[in-house]
Amino acid sequence: MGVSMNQMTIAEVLNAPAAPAGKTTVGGWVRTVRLSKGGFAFIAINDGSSFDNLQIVAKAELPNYSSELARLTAGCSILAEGSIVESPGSGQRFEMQAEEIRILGWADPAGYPIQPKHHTYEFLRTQAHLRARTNTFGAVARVRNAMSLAIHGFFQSRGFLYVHTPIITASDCEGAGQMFRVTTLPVGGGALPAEEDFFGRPTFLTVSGQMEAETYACGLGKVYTFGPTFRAENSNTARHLAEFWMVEPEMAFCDLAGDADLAEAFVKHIFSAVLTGCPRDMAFFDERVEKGVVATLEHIVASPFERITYTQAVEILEKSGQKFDYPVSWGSDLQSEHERYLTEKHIGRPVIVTDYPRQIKAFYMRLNDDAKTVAAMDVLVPRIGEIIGGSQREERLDVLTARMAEGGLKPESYWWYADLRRYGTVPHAGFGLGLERTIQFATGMANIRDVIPYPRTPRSAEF
RNA sequence: UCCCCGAUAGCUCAAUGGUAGAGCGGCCGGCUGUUAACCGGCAGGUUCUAGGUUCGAGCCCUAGUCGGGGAGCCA
Repeated sequence: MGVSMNQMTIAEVLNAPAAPAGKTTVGGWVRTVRLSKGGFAFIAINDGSSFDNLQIVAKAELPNYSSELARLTAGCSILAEGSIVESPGSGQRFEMQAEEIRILGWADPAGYPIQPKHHTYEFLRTQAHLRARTNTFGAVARVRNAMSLAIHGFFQSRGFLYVHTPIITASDCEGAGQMFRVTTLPVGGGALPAEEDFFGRPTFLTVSGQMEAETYACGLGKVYTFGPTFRAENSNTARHLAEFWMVEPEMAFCDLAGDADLAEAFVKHIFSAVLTGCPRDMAFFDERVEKGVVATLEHIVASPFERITYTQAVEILEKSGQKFDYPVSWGSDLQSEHERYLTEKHIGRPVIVTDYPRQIKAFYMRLNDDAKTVAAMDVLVPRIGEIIGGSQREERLDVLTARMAEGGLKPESYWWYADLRRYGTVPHAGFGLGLERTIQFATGMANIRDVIPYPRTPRSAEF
């Protein structure tokens, strides 16, 4: 017995139109074992290929029944060979009548932390190397995978080029946000000049691939990046990570309206793909994690996003009669409570807020004709808040230079960014979507640390 | 970083300042085409750390560590 022609995943077995003929081999980790003195054992195993387990029926006549099979516990790994038959019991369509079961690895029940019972997410975070073996984290991993595939599918089908922007960057202020320093200088070598460092200058982990993506968009048209991003902010919330994955499309010959159109189509596409690609996992999230997520996603896919300007948003908030902890006034940024009111109470679905005051947004966002606002947009969703932030980029060199000066930035640090405007400038636009926040929204998972395998947060990088 | 809350058995949680408890899991036994099975028994504790108050502290006080919720920064 071993890896044979007849080896199947549990997903393949359970989704088969009819019970596969002949002998089949399946490998997996034991979830539960129920012994029957009547002469058999029911061994439920999972191999990650599907949410559902495969029930293996082991008869007492098997040679290793009492010596091994009767001693199986949660977490043991086994390889089972037998015939797939329709199950006489309720709860599963097919089961395996085992003819041979080999134990590959024992899992001492005294020490194995994943018991067949409810565990808190907090506890499972301390066992992140084993939590993939639970229902919830298996489902999250499959949804994350389906979403990643859908992201590439969306852009590829629309002619976007996937570009790999650098992880290590020398721009010391690509935007807001503290950066992680990258150095080979000795620890405590702050006295050594940066000229002695590996790159001969200070370098950091990227906080965004946007500027590099812009350079490729201004030459290749439509591009996107999809990779890790790093923020050294001391953020301790359920929606911030120090290392997260971001998707950043960038389009030449595109304005803010086109950018918002793309964002809306994009969000709808990936939610739709998750619903059709992971129905069993989504049913689990709907039942056990966040009641109503499936209906929420279906509704989002089917209905247009609301679009309002920042100025309209402020008016809505002022007229709302709601009491906010922070006052609403034109010119100051929208607080979480404001965003939540807009998307959860006033509109009840995703909303795209555009045209923010220039003073609260980045220098590269295009100045509108009113000279008071910039062509920026945020996509806000209920419960999570901002999942997309984007803008039309300032393509006029003189305006860009003036905006840099306003922000106290040194134009010489951005010489290559300015060159895009100096030589053959074009209107262009793009946005950034936080992968983990989008997974959070799609699954209903409350904490961002539970939608990435190994979360990096302040004072936490165990695995 | 700020505000609030928490830390007790492997896990989830109880316990008026006065002998540390339950459920689940584990071990032993019973029963059963079972479905996080069920029934009986047993074992399992430096009550986060360091100080302090008190005749006596899991409980009160101080500091710290870690975790959670909210806020800010943002995706």
